[in-house]
Amino acid sequence: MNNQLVTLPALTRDGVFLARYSETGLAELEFPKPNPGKPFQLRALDGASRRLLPGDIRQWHRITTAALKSVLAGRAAKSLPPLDWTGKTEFQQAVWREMLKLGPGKTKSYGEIARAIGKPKAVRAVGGACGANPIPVLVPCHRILAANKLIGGFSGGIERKRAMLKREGIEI
DNA sequence: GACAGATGAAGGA
DNA sequence: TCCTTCATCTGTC
Repeated sequence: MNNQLVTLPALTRDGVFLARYSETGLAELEFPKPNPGKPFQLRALDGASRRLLPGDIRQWHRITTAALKSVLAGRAAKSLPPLDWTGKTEFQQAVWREMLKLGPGKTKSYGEIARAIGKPKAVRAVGGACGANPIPVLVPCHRILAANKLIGGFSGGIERKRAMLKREGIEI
C-alpha cells in the first residue's frame, strides 16, 4: 500500500500552509508555523522534485491555494480539490461533510452539527471530530461555536479562529 | 476496556 | 442570571 503523501507549500496572506496530498486528493493541511525571519524552505520541492509531481496533484494544489486565499479573505471557495479522508471514521466524515455545507459568515453550534448528522446527543464527539479535522480552513471547523455563541476551541488556536470569523463578519 | 474531550442542559444559589 | 454538576457519545490508547 502506498500512503506516501506529497507535501507542498501554499502561500497565503496568513503565511505558508503545508498541504499534503495522497494519490486520491488533499489529505492534510497544516497551519503556518510561527517561524519569523526564516521563510519556508521552498527549495524542498524545487526543480526536479516538482517535475515528478503527477499532474493531478499540481492541479489540486492550485485549487487548494486559491480556496485557501478565498476562505482566509472571508469569501467562499470557488471549488475544492478532492479530499482524502481514507482511514477516518464514518462519524468524523459525517461531521466534516456537514461543516462543508457552511458558507462564509454562517456558524453552527456543536449541538446543531450533532442533530444534523442524526446523533443529537453526540455533541462532545462532534467536538472531538472537529479537533481531529486534518484539513482546517477548507473544512471550516472555525465556523463551529459552542451553544452559547462562545468561541469554543480550535486546533489552530483560538485567536486564529476569532480572526477568521471576524473576516467573515462574525464578531465573538 | 478505560479514559478524555473544542458540549449541552438542568438545577441550585 | 451565573455557576456547577452531570449525562451523553465517540475516539484513542
